[in-house]
Amino acid sequence: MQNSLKTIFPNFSNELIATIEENGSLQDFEAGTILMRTGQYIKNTALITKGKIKIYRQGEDGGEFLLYYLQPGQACAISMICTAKSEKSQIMAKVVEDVSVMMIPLQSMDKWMMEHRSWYEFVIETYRSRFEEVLEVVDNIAFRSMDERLEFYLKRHSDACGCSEVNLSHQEIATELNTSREVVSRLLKKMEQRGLVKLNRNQIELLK
Amino acid sequence: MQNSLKTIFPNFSNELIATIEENGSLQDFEAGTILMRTGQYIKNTALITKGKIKIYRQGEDGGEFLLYYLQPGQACAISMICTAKSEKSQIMAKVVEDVSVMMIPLQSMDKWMMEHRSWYEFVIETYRSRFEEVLEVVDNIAFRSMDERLEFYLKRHSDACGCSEVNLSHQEIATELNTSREVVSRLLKKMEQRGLVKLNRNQIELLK
DNA sequence: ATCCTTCTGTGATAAATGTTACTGTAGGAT
DNA sequence: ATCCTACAGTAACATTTATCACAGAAGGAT
Repeated sequence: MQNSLKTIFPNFSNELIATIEENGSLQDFEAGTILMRTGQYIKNTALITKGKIKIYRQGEDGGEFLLYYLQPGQACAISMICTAKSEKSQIMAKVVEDVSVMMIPLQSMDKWMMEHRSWYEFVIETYRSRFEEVLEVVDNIAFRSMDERLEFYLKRHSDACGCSEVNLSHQEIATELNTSREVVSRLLKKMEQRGLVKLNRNQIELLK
Repeated sequence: MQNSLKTIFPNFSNELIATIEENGSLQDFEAGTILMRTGQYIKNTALITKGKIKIYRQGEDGGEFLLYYLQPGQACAISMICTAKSEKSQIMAKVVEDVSVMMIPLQSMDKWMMEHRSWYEFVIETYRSRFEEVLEVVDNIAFRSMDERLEFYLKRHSDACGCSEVNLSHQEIATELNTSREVVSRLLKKMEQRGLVKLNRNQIELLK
């Protein structure tokens, strides 16, 4: 166990790893679980050690706009930020591939900042990288049209799963881009005609 | 001077205030100055003590999408984040009302995190509030149409300047919303018909 | 096989936004 | 006053995106 945490978070000092194992609790969640809801109070920070999580921003009308993925070796920046103030969550987190997460209680998260240099650096780096990802999201919706956003979405999905097949229905994709199923179907068809993808039922193969 | 810093940043400890005055340098910039460009390396963190700054995200095509305002008592989260890694700026900062900023060198910024609890808390709170503001921006462009976004833009402007007049041309507003001048003119005209604003040359009066 | 549900494709149409083109007006510079 | 430039209004049209309507195909359940 000690070995695996060290493998997933190679920059953590040995003392930090030991402290985490002492204070954190490793929990498993199945794909589909909602780990966090908009408006919920946050009591923990989660370090992902296995699986994948998607982070969404929810609209009042029930839209679920995809912000980014969380993968092993990463942590939820929002939970860190909110934890520090025990604030409400501004986002929704959904498990998309069975995960194991190390739950770190609020107080430890804050305490370690002063005690463990490698924890401090990890937290700062988490803030930075998540901030940049959200800025990239802003770029996409502010400057690009739906066809480019769809291509970006598919690319990000394949990067996240490390494969070239996207096993999602058009409806699911549409929801995460906050558009309609028909628009996604049409744009995908055009991409197929351009030779960028091959369309199957519940699956999109990326060809380039 | 000590008095005024303490007034603007009331949560800073007296020791921290003293340290800032020792290590920082107070600089003035006129309205219109570009304080930071996309792609520039960041060497300082800036604490705003007077005036106003607007933070933009730039598109490849030269668009300048408004993210948020910075006001006295606030600091540039991005510069803090990037500073910590001496990374390139992902944003552009423009002075919109003559500012005084306290420039904090890279090393100090990092060092104080361990030495001054009130600095640590300020930095964390800065991350949190800027992150939330960017998420609100995402909400606007992901879930809302241009008329709602325009209303939000005007409201935010008047909140920032503390007055009910927006002294900007339609073109300037269009640029910051990444749309065209005609669209802004049309939507403003509709708002005028609905009794929400009164339109003058280079000025929009908010009525409600 | 038959039924049923979900997923996909596509046309028709509507609405929102972007573009082009032109007009008039306000205010500064001379 | 006259000229010039930036700003604002608006019509006409193009493009993009959203919505409605419907048809057919895939795959699971019985």
